Amino acid sequence: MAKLDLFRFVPFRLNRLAAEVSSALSVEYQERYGLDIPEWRILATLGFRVEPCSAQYIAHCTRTHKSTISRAVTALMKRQLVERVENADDRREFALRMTRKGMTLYEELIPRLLRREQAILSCLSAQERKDFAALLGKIESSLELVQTAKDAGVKDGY
Amino acid sequence: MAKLDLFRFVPFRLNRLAAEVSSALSVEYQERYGLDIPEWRILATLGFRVEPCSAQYIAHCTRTHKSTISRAVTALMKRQLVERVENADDRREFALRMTRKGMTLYEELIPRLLRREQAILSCLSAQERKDFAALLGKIESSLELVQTAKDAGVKDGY
DNA sequence: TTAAGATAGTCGCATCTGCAACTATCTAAA
DNA sequence: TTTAGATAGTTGCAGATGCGACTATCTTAA
Repeated sequence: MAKLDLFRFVPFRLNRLAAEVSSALSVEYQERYGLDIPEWRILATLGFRVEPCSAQYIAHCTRTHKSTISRAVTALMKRQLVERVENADDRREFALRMTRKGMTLYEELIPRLLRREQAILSCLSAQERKDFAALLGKIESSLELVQTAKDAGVKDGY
Repeated sequence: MAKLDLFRFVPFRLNRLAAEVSSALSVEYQERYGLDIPEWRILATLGFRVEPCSAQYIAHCTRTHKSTISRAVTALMKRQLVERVENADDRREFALRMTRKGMTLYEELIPRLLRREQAILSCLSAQERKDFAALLGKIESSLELVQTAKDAGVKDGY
């Protein structure tokens, strides 16, 4: 009889690990700052990029559904952490950017999250972390999860 | 200004990868057999173990909320894929086991899922797969995700 | 110019799932 | 024995999220 050990099955292990890691991080963004994952992803994208970008861009590159991003943007605007400016060239879309208040929160949050990530990876040596990142990268590439400018629909001005 | 590149941030990468892998597998258990993830986890647990086990045991070792398991068990019983027998020693709990119909489905499904897993990992060499599994294992251990008989609340008879 | 199709974003709907309260049952200690 | 607390499982409720329809706008080609 064919059998499958769930605990050696990589898809299950990835799911479980991702859930556990998310849960560990949510202490920071959720409990401390009242952000959910989509909201945090938006801030992370806006904070890392120099130029403002559209909701669609964020949806593409974070692989989050556009309706989820839409709702998260609404929530972030309500809290005045993000603002959007009309795009004269294309009035369907808006350029999103963090407000000063959003940047302040971002600045506080980032080091906390990086510390959490380091804590989670502290069971690995420096070389093992590199290896792990490289292996993740290989799988991501083969699944076409690595974003390219083309995938993200980058246009002039973005 | 502190920055964080989402694409190099392991928690985000794990989330995205787990979602993508789950999505690839769901073609098999969802579209083909109408199972959702909690239902599939129950079958996987029952199929791998020799002895029947309780819903609580499955909830513990798959790290799935007991209410989710409860609903999934109800659905599986409705489809006659799983049955439960009363436990004379403790009338609060039931021993779950697959029906013959459930085993047939399991037998069909397992090879398909293993092929999918192999396809996803086919971008890695044999050694890289071993390394990846070992690194996952280290992180799991440090997060106490590795189930022990004690964690799972195993009693005599189980 | 006009019409067909693509795209950005919003929103209603359905589903999923975690939380917490609840029942029934078991355990342990007074 | 009685009683307080723990545990197995169920269910109502609420929040999150994917899907698809919808509006507004843009693009392309006849």
